[in-house]
Amino acid sequence: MYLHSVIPRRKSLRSREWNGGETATWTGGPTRRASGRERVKSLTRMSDDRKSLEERAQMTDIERLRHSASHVLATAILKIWPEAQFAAGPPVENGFYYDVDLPHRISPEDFENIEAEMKKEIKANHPFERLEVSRDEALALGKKGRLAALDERSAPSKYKLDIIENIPPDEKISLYRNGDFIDLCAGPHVMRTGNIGAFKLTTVASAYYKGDEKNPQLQRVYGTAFKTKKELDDYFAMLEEAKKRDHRKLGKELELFVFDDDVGPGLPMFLPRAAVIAEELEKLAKETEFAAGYQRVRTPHIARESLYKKSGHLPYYSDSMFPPMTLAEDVEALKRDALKRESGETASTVQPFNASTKYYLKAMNCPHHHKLFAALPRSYRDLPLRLAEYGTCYRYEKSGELFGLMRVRSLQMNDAHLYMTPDQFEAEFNAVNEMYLNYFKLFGIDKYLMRFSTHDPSKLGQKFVDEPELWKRTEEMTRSVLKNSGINYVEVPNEAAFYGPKIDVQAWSVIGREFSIATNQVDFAQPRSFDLRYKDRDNIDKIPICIHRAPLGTHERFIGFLIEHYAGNFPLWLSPEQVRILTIGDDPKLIDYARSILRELRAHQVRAEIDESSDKINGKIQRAEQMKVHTMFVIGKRDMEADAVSVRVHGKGNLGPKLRGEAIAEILQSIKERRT
RNA sequence: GCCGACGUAGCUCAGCUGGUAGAGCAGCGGUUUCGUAAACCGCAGGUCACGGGUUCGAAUCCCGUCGUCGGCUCCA
Repeated sequence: MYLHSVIPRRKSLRSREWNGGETATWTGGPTRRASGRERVKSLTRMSDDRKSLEERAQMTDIERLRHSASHVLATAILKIWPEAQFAAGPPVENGFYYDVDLPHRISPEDFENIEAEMKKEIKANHPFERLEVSRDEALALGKKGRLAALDERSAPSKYKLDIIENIPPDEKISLYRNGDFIDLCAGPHVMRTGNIGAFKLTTVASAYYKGDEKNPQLQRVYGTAFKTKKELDDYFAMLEEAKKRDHRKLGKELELFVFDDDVGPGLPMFLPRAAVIAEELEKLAKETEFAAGYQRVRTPHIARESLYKKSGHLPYYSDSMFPPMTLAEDVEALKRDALKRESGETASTVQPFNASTKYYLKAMNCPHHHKLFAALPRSYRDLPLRLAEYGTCYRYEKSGELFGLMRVRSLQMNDAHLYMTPDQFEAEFNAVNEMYLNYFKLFGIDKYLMRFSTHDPSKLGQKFVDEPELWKRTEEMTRSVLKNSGINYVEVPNEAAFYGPKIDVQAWSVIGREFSIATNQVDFAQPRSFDLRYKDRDNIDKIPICIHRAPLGTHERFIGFLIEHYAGNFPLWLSPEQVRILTIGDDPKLIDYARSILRELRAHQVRAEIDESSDKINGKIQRAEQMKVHTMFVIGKRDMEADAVSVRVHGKGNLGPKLRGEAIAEILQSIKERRT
């Protein structure tokens, strides 16, 4: 149920690693938009509190070059705006940035000027000189405004001073100088500014100092740099390619989904071509879950406030829920109730506890499912009980967080809640993990990261339910299940759900945004707050453990992900339009033949269309190819006479004629097997 | 939510420093009868996101709102 969570970048690794010393945020270490594999590597190091200077010195050549480019960027900005104050300027996965505090709002129009200054600095080929100084010397320079500056200034280098404060006392402090520019910096750098081969400024955005909302917003100027012009050009060409796979672009081109202002931001509507994909995914989930002993349930989209009070969601998450609606008749009932109480009459039938006038759109399905668990007396013989629903939820994601289909406000989840005894936990938890892995295999997803999120004991009672013992026990239980099953995972502290530890599976969109596509969560808190019980063998009422899981995430996000994963070239079983019949000419007999094939395909539930337009065959093929129709049956007189079709497959071209029966049989077989 | 950029026909985009909108594709109507990635002709289509303001005159300048995008922050 949490799959809508996207890993908070700020917390994801860097700031945690550099906690206590932003000085050298840029040195070595994981980079912001690391690819999946790189991230796996870097996340495994998350437990390290801080890097040693030696570790920082292990910056790769390209990071060194980009870090140097960020100094050159700062140099250039100072040439134009000497009063600029700088914070941090690290290399990141695809380039570098420098955070600058400046009254002038830097816009892309300024890039040309800044780049011109940068080129001058590179042409001057100044050496990068390292200088170790005492803390006092560094502070003195900072106070004179001489850090991240070309000269002494009236205003102190405030961010640099703050950074010095955070350098551990036993650590050496170093400065780097290129030309007139001196910066507080742990390095390392390339030898000379001239070693920066090719660079380009890309964008400017804002960022809070040290990533903290309470700190001032700085302007973050992004750029990228490479050893050679060719590498730079290749990089931009690669970006263009990635843009072509962007699900928002393909979603439009392939007529998959739309957003509409009158419907609202973050509320996608699925056109038939995407609805079909959603239905195929549901079919898959239902088959899989049926075989795994799940039972399907259905619950409403809204519930009274009391439900979310009971579940404990409200205090933690009301900000992320749509505001409640009030029903006039409930208000009236409450008023009548109050009047009767005052006048000493018997209270109305409205129970005080449930007498809420507010209704919420549900942001999660678990409370409804817990109510279904509680609806019947449960025995240990009923467990594990697995309640599944493609539940529709609404979450009020902040406007700036919306992102195509990946981050939306209405979502349909492949949700289920599993209730079990402690003895059953390991097997159930493992089975859920197995389910993901099987799905990933089916879709050919191999770039993902399993994250095991645990709680931070210092936040018990705030971010996490105050049950220290239960936290400890379930986390140990989960960790041991993970270890025993040999699944690769990384542990991330302080990111658990409020009710228990969780695993989520992280993936990346083509443009590098990270998000969870699946989740598996332990819940020991809600069964208590809902007073869920089962009668055990020993005739004692016990509280079940609950697992929340959503291996296919939400339709919205999973389909968004699949669009990019397949670049719109869906396998036949998922393909919005599986077969298009293209006739050569419009001879009535030929049309009849083509239509009979269409009828046969549809009778077998194949999503088939026919193009009878007056376009030439090349035109019809072009249109079908552009829509990425999986298979084309090209039919002319020759085919008709041989009771055949000419098969053309998107991405494979013309496969030649096949007997009609054979061609259809192959299609059916491929769909049945969900071939990739 | 915050900072910045952007918002012209269904789609992709043009429209210089203000003089009441234009192309290609898609759509529709014809003609064409074509064997593996675009046949030809014509027609229609826009309160230039919305609301104010400046101006004789605003798609163009200013302000606000909404939305999208890029970041930041957040995310059950």
